[in-house]
Amino acid sequence: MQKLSKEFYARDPVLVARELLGKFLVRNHGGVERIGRIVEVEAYLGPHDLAAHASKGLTPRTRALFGPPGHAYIYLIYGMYHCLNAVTGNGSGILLRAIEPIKNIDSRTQGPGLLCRALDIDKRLYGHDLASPELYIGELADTPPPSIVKRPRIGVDYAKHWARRNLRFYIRGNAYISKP
DNA sequence: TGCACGATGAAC
DNA sequence: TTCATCGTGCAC
Repeated sequence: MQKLSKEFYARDPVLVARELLGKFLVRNHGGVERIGRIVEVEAYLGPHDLAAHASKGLTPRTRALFGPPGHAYIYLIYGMYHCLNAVTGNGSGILLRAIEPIKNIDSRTQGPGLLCRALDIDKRLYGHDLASPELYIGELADTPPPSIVKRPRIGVDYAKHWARRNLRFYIRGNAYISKP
């Protein structure tokens, strides 16, 4: 397993989002290594993207989002679920929405909240480097690119025309997509 | 200092 | 369609 480089993240968020599909999210916690294959993501383009948290500007909450690429932006939603993003620079980031269980995962992972619950991901990992032993994204050599479906993002109807853009990406036909 | 509301998930 | 549950951002 080769960890993704900082340069991988420091690119156009749409490109990074598409290329994160098929990569592996690895979580080491409590002496257990859990691995999931990323099958669904959403791109949030930065402060000008009305659906993005970055559109609120630099606040204590969004600090990591405006930090260096390749780190984790994690937030609590609806008072009960954590969501994990990979920062791609300048306030942009990729929301990881679903993973396919590969190793040591026995609970559901279809949706950003469930994904974080299954991997014990919470605010303790806020701003964490995504190339660290505790939490990282890696790839296997010679993996062919998956067939990708584009759809509008989920739960951002308030964001005017930004709600209609196809910034949600998932692996065609995968059984672990959160919503069709 | 208070308050409306989510980048959700589950039940009904 | 309704509800659980709380940090955040903004109004007052």
